[in-house]
Amino acid sequence: MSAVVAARRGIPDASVARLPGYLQALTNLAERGISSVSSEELASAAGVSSAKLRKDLSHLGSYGVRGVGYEVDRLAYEISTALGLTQDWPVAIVGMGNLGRALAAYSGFATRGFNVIALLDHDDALVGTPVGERSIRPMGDVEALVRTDGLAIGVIATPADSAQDVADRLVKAGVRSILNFAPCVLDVPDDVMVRKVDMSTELQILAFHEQRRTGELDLVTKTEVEEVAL
Amino acid sequence: MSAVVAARRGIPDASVARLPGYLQALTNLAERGISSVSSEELASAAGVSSAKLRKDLSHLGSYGVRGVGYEVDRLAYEISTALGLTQDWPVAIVGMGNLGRALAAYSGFATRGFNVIALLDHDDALVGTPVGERSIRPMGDVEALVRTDGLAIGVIATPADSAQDVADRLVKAGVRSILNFAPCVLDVPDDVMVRKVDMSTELQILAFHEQRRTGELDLVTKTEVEEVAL
DNA sequence: CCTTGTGAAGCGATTCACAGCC
DNA sequence: GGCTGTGAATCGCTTCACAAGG
Repeated sequence: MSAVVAARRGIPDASVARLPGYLQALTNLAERGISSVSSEELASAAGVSSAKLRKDLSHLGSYGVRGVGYEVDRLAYEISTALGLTQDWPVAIVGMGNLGRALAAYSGFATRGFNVIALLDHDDALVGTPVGERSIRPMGDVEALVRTDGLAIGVIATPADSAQDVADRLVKAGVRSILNFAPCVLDVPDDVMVRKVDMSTELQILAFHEQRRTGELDLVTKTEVEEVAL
Repeated sequence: MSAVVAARRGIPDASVARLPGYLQALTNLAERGISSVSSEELASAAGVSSAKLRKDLSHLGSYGVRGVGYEVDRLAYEISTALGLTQDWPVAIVGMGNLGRALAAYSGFATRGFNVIALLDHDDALVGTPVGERSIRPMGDVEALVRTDGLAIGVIATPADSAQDVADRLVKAGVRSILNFAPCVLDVPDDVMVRKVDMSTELQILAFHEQRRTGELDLVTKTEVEEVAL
């Protein structure tokens, strides 16, 4: 019972962010016909420590068996439920440039609880252009998508300079969650959730570590000299 | 002087991850002709708190002026230096499906310190196919790219089931940093750095919050009832 | 005066280590 | 015997609040 309370009361953000990884690892195990897994094994498959995994799972409830481990199917179901993936979420992708088209073609959405219900573009010249099995629709359709299809999540794949306009439009229509691929900060009301994916940022973080690695010897020496000088 | 020591000794990971955002905000300001900025203004442009921004910048050194703020160009230069972006990093993209092609066409890399020197694919049938101004090269070229072009960063844009093979190949050739777009965990030696970008994960995190929002009223009630029952 | 730079306090996440349980 | 679930200890990041300084 207290597990249910814990389950509903704030799962820490850091845990939530790892749940999709556990789910993916469990799906892989299930496909390989494995029906039971220990925290050690699952943690290693998901690339985290077993203590972290157990702590994360403890926020969902108590679904393991001491001395044995976790039942793969059961745990996958519980994580899916916690993440709200028992339903399929309708998603619209806005911006049909290279990235938008790549996202539209990505098959991973469907298998992970999402349904791309519309491809939109701000540019009326593109409206009607076929992309895969769908065709591009105008931004004006977004209100109807929210109202009749329950659209709640929008993916912005436009250039940075139109991303804020698109976000404003989505928010005005009632979209509550946005995944932003444009390299810019979006200004939205507090009750709208935005997550950002930026490949340049990721590369720059890699560059930082790469640079530190190659410069390491020089810098250690230099630092030590300066420390002595203090 | 102590600032220089601080600058070279570990900048916290959380700070490093935000530096690209500051750099981008500074670039925007510079383009708009703004030459000086306060921590409050820059923080708001980058979507963080001013205290956090100042603390982050303090790890680089002391480049502001009390009572005034920061000089935009100077600060941008210092952050670029800290991130190791004074040089252009050669990057290879592996996997020329939809996503790989979209990444190959993305102009944001060049403007942010990266140079896509090669497009590779594991599938020999694709080798030679033109993509933009380049043409697809075989995986066998990777050793030469590392040796002669100083390739250090690889981007994996393959399906999940070939990502590990590609990673092994890159690592064997001497690539030290990998940006992984495939939805899987890569197993690499400790000295190879991997960062992962996964749109499904991001959507699932949004779904979690979206679901919590819609179920909120019911659940608060339910939780309170259960709490009383304890 | 105004804004930076920073010790100190506060907070959340990770890790430890073991009691609880099958 | 072995593995889970979890308090307690620890670590690191964020926030506060103010002294330092142009």
